[in-house]
Amino acid sequence: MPSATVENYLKCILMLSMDCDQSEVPMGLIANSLGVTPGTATTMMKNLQREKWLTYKSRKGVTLTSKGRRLGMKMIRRHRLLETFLVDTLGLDWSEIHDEAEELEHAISEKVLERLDVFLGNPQYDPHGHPIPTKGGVIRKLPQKNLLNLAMGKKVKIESILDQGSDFLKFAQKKGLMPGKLVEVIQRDEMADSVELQLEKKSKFSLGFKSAEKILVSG
Amino acid sequence: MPSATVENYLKCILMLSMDCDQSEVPMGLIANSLGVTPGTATTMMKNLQREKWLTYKSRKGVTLTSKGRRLGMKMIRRHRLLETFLVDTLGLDWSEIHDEAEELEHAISEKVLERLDVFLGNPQYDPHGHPIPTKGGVIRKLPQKNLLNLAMGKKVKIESILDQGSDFLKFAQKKGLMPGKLVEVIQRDEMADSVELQLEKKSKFSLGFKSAEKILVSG
DNA sequence: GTTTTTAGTTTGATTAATCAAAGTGCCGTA
DNA sequence: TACGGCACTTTGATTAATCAAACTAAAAAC
Ligand SMILES: [Mn+2]
Ligand SMILES: [Mn+2]
Ligand SMILES: [Mn+2]
Ligand SMILES: [Mn+2]
Repeated sequence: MPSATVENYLKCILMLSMDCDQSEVPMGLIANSLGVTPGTATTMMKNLQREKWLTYKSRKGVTLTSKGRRLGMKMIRRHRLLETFLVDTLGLDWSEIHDEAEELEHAISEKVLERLDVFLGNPQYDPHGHPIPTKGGVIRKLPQKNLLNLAMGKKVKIESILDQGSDFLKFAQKKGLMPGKLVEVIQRDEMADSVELQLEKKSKFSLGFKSAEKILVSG
Repeated sequence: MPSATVENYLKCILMLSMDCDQSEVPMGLIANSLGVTPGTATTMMKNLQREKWLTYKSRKGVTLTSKGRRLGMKMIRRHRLLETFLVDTLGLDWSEIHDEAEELEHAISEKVLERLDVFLGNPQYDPHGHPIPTKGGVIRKLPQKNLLNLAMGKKVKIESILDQGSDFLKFAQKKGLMPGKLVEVIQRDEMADSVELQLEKKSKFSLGFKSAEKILVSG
């Protein structure tokens, strides 16, 4: 019933509301992350409000209704299960699956998705370490710690990569920055805004603050 | 680049041109099999001609260009490989996959499709017994013989079912009319326009001429 | 407290796909 | 050869999604 466009908007708004976590998501973020002009976003929000997917306050932002949150969550589930399938079953590289899933998520039915979930063995995390919501719309929280806000000199496990960009993912893979790997921050240089890392059985290398913040860890 | 709509039109025109096999496909058939009004079909044909997918002769019909045939064939390949995946890998019923594949065929990329082909072991036929075109666009012809034009009293093998309707497919499955099964026409009643069939290890039953024509056989 | 900047809104236009309904060409039968 | 009917085409309108550019409100800067 909802178009692919509506599905994309709601998924996007839900994801923004989850990390920027205020109740209202501003137009700018939405327009920016979907690559449309601000005017398009404004117009769209009014239409989405008319169909009760969200509430819109002029010059404030939008808040999803529970109907809207439900659909947004369903899209995240579809996206992440599909990514898992593309990597685990078909053997694609984790840097090339995001855009594929971005299309397939609108074409796969509930029935096929649930079969796929069973076929994959009910995976809990996608290839980037992102939690897969349950069928009922429950999602685990991401760890708070990352390679920047972490205490130095402690071996931690990489849990999740927050950047979907294929260039960054290729780089991360080459360096071994992938979920499950153990890593230690051995130095931190405020002037150069970079941290020096040591991965098991690898040589040291350094990462800028901005990138370090995108690697979530636990332990 | 081509929209899902364009992809659907070209696949449809190619399929019509393959079985009605004249060089020109008339508007009526196209409009009818896509469920649009004749006016919509006419308008669309002009747009498709503008983009060199086909040539259109007013009140005659259309003929695909090689560019158009290539895309149409690609869509048939996608559709049938996806159907095969849905049945063989995910275990869906052959009566419920057509509509699913109808959507997925527009969302799957060339890259993912070729991986899927390898994963499935390069299947030659889809679950309904329809030949899957090669990557290069070559397709095997369907058998000419069916349960209506066949000589009586000869055991033949079912090759293909020409009806995608879920009701007919459910019925065919229940009766055992599926590719690979052996069947014999034991009687033919012109008055009742029906044929009586005997499948291996099954009780006899009869089928109307119209339905009998939709079951292709060989041997 | 003005002014400037930035973020967001409005307006008018465009494109793809569709329909209903009015109009037209052509083919077969009389 | 004229007529009627069917298949097809044209026209005018609608819907969803988008943009550019003019406009406006609210927050920062001065
Ligand atoms: Mn998407
Ligand atoms: Mn992911
Ligand atoms: Mn389709
Ligand atoms: Mn099929």
